[in-house]
Amino acid sequence: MSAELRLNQIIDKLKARHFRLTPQRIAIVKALLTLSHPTVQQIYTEVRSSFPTTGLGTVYKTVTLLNELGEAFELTLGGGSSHYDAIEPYPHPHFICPQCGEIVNVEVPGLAELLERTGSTMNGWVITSRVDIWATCPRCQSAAGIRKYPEGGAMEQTSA
Amino acid sequence: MSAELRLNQIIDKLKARHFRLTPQRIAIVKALLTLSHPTVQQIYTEVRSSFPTTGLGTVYKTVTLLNELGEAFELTLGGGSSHYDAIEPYPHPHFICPQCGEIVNVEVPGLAELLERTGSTMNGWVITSRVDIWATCPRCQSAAGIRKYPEGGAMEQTSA
DNA sequence: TTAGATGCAAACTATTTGCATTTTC
DNA sequence: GAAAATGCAAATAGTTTGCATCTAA
Repeated sequence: MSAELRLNQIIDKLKARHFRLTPQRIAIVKALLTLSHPTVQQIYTEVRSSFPTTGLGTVYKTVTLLNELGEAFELTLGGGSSHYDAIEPYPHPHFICPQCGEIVNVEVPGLAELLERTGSTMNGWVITSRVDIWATCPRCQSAAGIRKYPEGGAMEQTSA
Repeated sequence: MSAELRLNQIIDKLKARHFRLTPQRIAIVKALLTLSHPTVQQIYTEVRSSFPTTGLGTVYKTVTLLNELGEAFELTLGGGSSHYDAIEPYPHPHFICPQCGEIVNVEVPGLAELLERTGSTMNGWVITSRVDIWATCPRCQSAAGIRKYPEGGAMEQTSA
């Protein structure tokens, strides 16, 4: 899914629902699509380069609106602010490098079935789920040279 | 792992590290082990039934200490406060019922391998991960009678 | 023209910090 | 007795809300 296509999709949805296409709003959507999994602060900083009077509250309101419209997915990582994904605005697994902070969407083949099976075992009606993996990315591996998190740490208990 | 055993393990660790065994601290550990995945507020309320002058800051400090000692695992669910698990103080999958708020630890057979395989595919050094499933629990299913979240909602996009 | 959006400031929630007083070891 | 913990209050951070002013439709 490309950023340009998503921009049009989101604009169409806003139009269809009779929300106004203000310059700030469009700039916020573009920032959401340009930056990778940005926080509200990051969007705010970006938007202010084009619209210096934009308020932080406006960014919060717009991001919340897009989230309610199903056009921006909120990713809560704990410790600080939420991140948003407007390119793939639905739950999906992430790879997160704690060294550089990079967040990447990943495919985990077979995961959906595994979770659905677990849901059945528990006799639950599955609504949604989240799967996130923290890992030192290749770039940070070479930068570090040595392993920051030696064996025997949290790693071995990665999952039950 | 039983609560009584964990209580002794935690007390032993505190002793070994020369942290003091104050009555408040022990009450906080007991509350952590008695309540299921409690928040700091819930621990605070519980502890104040025995020690009415206990401060919220003390609960925060103790829970943070236990977390740093690896004796309490922090679960960040977004929207509000962190939950803590001192019985299984390491990452593991959860079942969360959004209706009643119940949080249960679950086993997902084969998950560790799946995540490790994904880590290799990404050439990452896996540090930790989280897997959580939101599902209407059996009790709330019967209470509701009908499905709160019809097919075609967020459910179908449970994972990539 | 007018309902809706912006921008600014105040309010709120969860959490952290500082410090005088109290308590464990 | 000394180092550490408590309890209280003030500070912080992220986010939400209220409202007068402005603007897209």
